[in-house]
Amino acid sequence: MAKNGSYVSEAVIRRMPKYYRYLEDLEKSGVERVSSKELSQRMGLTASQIRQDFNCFGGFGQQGYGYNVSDLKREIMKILGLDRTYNVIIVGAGNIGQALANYTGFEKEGFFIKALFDINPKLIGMSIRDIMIYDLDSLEDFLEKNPIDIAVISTPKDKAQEVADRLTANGIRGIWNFAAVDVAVPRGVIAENVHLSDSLFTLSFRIRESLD
Amino acid sequence: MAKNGSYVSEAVIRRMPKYYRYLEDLEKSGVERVSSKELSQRMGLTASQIRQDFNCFGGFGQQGYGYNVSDLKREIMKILGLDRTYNVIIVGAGNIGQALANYTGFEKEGFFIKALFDINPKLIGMSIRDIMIYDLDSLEDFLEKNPIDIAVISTPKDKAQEVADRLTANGIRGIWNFAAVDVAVPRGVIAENVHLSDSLFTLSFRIRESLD
DNA sequence: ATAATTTTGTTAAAAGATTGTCATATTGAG
DNA sequence: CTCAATATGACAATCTTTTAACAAAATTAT
Repeated sequence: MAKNGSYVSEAVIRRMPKYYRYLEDLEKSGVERVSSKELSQRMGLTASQIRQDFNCFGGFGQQGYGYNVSDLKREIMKILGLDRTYNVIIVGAGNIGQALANYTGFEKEGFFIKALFDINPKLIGMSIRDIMIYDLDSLEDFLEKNPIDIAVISTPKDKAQEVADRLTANGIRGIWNFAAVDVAVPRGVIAENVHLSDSLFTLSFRIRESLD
Repeated sequence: MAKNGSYVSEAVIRRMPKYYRYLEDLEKSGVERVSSKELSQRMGLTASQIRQDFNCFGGFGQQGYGYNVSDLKREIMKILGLDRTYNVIIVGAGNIGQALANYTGFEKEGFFIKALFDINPKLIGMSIRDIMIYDLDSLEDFLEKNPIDIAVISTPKDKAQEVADRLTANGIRGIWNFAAVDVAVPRGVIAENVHLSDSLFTLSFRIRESLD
């Protein structure tokens, strides 16, 4: 996907979902074309950076015209891997696990939650939006019988690594981790750590900073 | 707090909560001292970067010895503004709002949730862990009578900016935003945008990338 | 008590990211 | 059809961040 198989920096990748958000808004508002200048004003970036970013993946624009919103959005979806669907399971049916299962927004982007797992007998057998909560003991069995692409870890932090190990040992190649530890995964497996509290602490840092 | 009032870069700030996490783990394991080298191996950073980071805020270490874990942790807590408490409200008592209200972990760090607000009549009057859900109409009234430091926005995205405006108009200086838009705030107000889906899309980008 | 080892804080160098500039292509107005 | 305006893609310059190197200080071992 990258322009000539060359390396694309972390910073650029992290901006791609943001471009996607803004382009989706533009498309919904019926805007057909957009220049890097206009997009830069909306997004609070420089026009130069936007052009540079898109050019990491190939030239999607046209001189004198700008970028076609729908085309560009489609390209970014391809880049982000949003041109396919993903089967997802959630391990840990506590607060976050349940909230994610209840949220219907990810389905629109192609992420389908197929099951939840927990060790709490009170939760096992229940379902959320018709998604069953299974005993964590049956995790390996389930993974063998169902093609799952992504696993969410929303367990307490002291169980997260153990769960990650079981997931990767059974073929999971993508982990979205909400536990407050960085999980280690073998080469070839992708782990995205969320760390909500890091974000809260950054906020409190800035509040503190703004006071002196 | 910064070494001599000088600017500390975004990149350094974003690493601080991570240091805090690792230092807390070390302290809990009874480790008394740690060198930048050992910490670097645990955290997957370079020792040089760790020393450089800490020196943005003043020298907390000692040559030949390293860093005292408890002292360093305490310093980082001060830097992050975790040496005080914060009163928090949550606007939007849907999936994420409820999950955050149910989660007890933030209290340990000094963040106390005082109220939730929603427009759904079925939710208004209920409570979560003894935290009342109020009518959003009473937001201004509540903010006048209670000293609130931080507001969480967990509304649908089309309501987020309007809520942010009402919050900042009534004295809120810190916003933790979970809605899928970047909220704009006036100077002097800090907004931390979470964007869970950005994180999920980064994961799908990497999965896609790993396939070719 | 002394020497070898450890390890910081600092400075310098290297690497990486962002911004500015400009030639060139396209559009749109007259 | 021609000309001015627009806007990209590429490259160069600047700025930021990370890594490396090292002198100085403290610790540890003998």
